[in-house]
Amino acid sequence: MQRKAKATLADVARLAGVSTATVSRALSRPDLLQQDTLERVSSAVSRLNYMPGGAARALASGRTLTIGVVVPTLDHAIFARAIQAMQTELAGNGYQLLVSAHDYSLALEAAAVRAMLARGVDALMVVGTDHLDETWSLLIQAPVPVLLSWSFDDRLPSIGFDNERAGHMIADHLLDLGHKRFGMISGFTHTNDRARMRVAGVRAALAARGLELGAGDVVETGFSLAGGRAALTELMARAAPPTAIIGGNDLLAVGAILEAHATGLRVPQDVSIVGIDDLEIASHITPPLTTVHLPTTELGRAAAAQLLARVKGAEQAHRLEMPIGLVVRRSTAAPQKN
Amino acid sequence: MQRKAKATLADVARLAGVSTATVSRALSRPDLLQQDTLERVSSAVSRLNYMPGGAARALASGRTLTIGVVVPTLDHAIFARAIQAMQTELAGNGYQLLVSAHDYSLALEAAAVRAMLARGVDALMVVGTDHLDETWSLLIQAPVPVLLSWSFDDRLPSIGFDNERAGHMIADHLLDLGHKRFGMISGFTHTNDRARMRVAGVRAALAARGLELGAGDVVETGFSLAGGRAALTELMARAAPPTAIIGGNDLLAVGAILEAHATGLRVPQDVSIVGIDDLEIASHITPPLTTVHLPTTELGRAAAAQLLARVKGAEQAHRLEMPIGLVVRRSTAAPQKN
DNA sequence: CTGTTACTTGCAAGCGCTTACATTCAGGCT
DNA sequence: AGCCTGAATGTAAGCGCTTGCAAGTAACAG
Repeated sequence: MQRKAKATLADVARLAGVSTATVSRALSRPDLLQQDTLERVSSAVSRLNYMPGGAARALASGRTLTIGVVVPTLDHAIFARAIQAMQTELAGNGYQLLVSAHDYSLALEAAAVRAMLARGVDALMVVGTDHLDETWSLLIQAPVPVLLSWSFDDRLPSIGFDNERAGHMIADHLLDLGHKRFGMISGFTHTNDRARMRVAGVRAALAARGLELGAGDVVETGFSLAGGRAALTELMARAAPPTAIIGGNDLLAVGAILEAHATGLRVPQDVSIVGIDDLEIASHITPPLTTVHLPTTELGRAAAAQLLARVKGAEQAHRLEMPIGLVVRRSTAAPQKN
Repeated sequence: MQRKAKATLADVARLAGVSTATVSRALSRPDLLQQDTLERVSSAVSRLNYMPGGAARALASGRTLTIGVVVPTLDHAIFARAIQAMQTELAGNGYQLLVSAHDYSLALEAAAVRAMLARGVDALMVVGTDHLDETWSLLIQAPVPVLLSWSFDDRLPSIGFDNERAGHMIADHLLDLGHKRFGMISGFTHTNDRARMRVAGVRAALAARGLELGAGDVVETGFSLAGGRAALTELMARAAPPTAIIGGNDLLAVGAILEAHATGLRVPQDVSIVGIDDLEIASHITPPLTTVHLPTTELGRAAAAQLLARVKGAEQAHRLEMPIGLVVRRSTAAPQKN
């Protein structure tokens, strides 16, 4: 690692025998220059191995060509995938992605948002509606476009899924099958409106048919296969065990299926299990998991496109809802008569 | 989104009745100031809702408080996890993480590295040893510390795993069990030295016992459960099917197990299956997967610590190898006599 | 009472680049 | 021939912050 003194615009200008302004233009608006001038500059640039300094550029132009995203965690396929899609979309437009994860800590999230805004991003995306007041005011007063994702909130332009409907949809499927006793395994709902909305959706669907999802019928657990497994055990240990179990997300549902395998419970004969997300594994596990498909890659791509448009000043829909749909596979069946 | 004119250092200085230098110090070296001056500044800061501008700060100080990481993809638990760990470690030290993924395209990787260096990062981390010459020279001449991860290369400080040994280790386990006919499912090795080294390790282990892993015995496939499933089918369709299948990584191995379930093959009675990585699912699937544990979270944390240290000018080990270890679970057994 | 020392704070010179505005020059027109 | 126009460059004023150095001040020793 030999740290050379970096060449500056002025060095290039001197070598090429032009002004710094010309070099600057050669780099950002090459169409404005005459062919041979451009060539002289280019050769000077490569001879000096010149690389423009982002800081100076940002300071002078007011743009950083960087877009920030604050997510709960990267260690979760749906966020990872959406971010991967954003990244691809942005890179194609000359933008970089600045990512920050806070592991579901609202305080860390506030710090991350503050850091991004301070560090300078041309636009910012956050996930969900659960934020500290401090975060909300930073977001609302931000000097750059801000996009809320995964959920919706009138205070900010949003792009997301109707999580409540997802819950409603999957519960309806089970109800249609004839199930009456339900158990739900949810991620922690405390600082996670997506999880909360899904539970609410399930609850609403049951209520519409005169059934109740009691507080005791939903067990909240950490986002992991192990959590799903433990929750299944807990739910099935009840006096009147549920005939259908709704995983707030696929990972939890898969964990439940795995536990069922391990304990000899048959799915769906003994218990139907469903999830929400439609991760890759949902279609590969035995039995394939009935779930609700969320187009996360598309969400990422659309979010990036929208952010890019807003940065350029284009008006965009204040609310963009991505389509979701039930995917019936083989982890669900009518409850056994007994 | 009301874009106010941002307050500047000078505004704060004026309101607080001090010089800009003092305000600057109040923000970065508060210990240098007198108590009441500090308070006056702080109150002015909050009254104006002042937020320092990263660009100007970076330009003037030469530091961006940002560290860049270029990975193949985020959509893979091991990278996601390592990055999550780095992020946590860095945030605790006031640094931000700039992440870029190139989806295994060396050209995009070069562009990402260039963009990061241009945008300005205080240090940079890349994955693996397979890079374009252009990328290598950018890396080697970078004006900031660069760290190579997951693998090792003398040209750059490295922190990683001995992937060859991982392959050797898992093959030895199978050999010790008495297996003689092997099949391997690997990710694409073309631009992925980790995958290549693992195959090489397996090959070396077999060779040491007089066995050969022919080119035809390893099928390369995309990184997905579906890829693992298809590969298993392909391998088992051979005239003399292998008694042991080595997944170049856990995802592929899990895919293979899933396919075995789906087609009625018993694991490990009919075929032993192993992986490398030790993802969460490895221990939860039935049967639990025998694999090689790679401490990716620790890798991320250690990488972040090392990067931080180098940024501060501290000398660090040129090569840091993270410990790996065989985890024997129940997807392996002695081959059936036949 | 004065010279030191140790703190605080202010001054002002940049950091490397962008960009509004000015300048120059070659044609094209009248 | 004189004027206008537009293209190609140059001039130079910052962008908002950090920081080496200077200046001012209070406490303290001699």
